[in-house]
Amino acid sequence: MTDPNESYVLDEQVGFLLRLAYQRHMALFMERMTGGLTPTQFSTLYRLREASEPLSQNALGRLVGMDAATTKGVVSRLLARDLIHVEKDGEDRRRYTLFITDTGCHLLDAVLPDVIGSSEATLARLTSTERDQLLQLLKRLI
Amino acid sequence: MTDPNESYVLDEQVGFLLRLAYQRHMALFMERMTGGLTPTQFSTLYRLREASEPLSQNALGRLVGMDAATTKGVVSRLLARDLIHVEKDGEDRRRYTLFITDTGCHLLDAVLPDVIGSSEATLARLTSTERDQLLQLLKRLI
DNA sequence: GAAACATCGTTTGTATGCAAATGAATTTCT
DNA sequence: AGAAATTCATTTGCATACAAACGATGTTTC
Repeated sequence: MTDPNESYVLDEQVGFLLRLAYQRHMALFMERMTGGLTPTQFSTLYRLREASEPLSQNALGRLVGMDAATTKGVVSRLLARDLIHVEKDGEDRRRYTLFITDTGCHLLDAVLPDVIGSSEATLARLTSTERDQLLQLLKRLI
Repeated sequence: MTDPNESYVLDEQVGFLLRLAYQRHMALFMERMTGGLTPTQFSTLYRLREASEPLSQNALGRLVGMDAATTKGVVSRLLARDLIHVEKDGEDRRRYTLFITDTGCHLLDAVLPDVIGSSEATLARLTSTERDQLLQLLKRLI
């Protein structure tokens, strides 16, 4: 018989561990980030640069896993820093098309070492094999 | 030579994957949760019940991985629903000691199946071995 | 062509989360 | 005992996040 008081152990729950792991990563990220970008802002800017086609605001948000309301705030902050700029779509008058600016491009290049360092720091306790394992397992959760 | 355009792949970064994985878990959690508790509120309440000794607000927060500011809000919401109650500490006049109420206890019991179901749903695509692997790897990150 | 539906961007409200500052109380150091 | 440091709870400001509603615009259907 298992002890009913121990049948549910919080420290063994995926959700609890995922929250703490992401929290720790964010701390390491912000520690190293010299360019004043949050993880979400960095991801958004990076996705915009690597996009092969012009992206609307919502489309970009979807590529980063943000809903429209969250995207709005992130894009506003990137706009305020001149890291991206906006053009009205001629075909669809609801749409804004987003572009990364030179400033944004240079910032991405400048902070990439910080970002890579934060991933490295997060995974520091794992071997190379374990890192691959973890990434593969996380991808299967999504 | 690796393509410099592919040397940093967003979809292979721990931080990005952790964020999406936790996001997905939260969605599955809230879908199943019948008691109106968020993952953080549930964890906080559960930790309070399982605690072997009386806990101050900050001490409880630390056990759940929240800072004092976040804890304040979570505790307020649990108080507002009568899931916990507070007593002034006689020895340390800065301190509030927190206790779970009967209502809180019953709610925990009632929603435990929801919570277990959400963990199960999050891990659904993994085998039993892979689940263990993932949990162990996540613990090493923290 | 008109109605029904979907999408775009926005706004409001709520809930984590962190940083930084505060005042009050306690502990530690000297 | 008194000064210094720490801890407790709180507050403010900022940045994700989601839900739900909104008006404006597009698309589909009939």
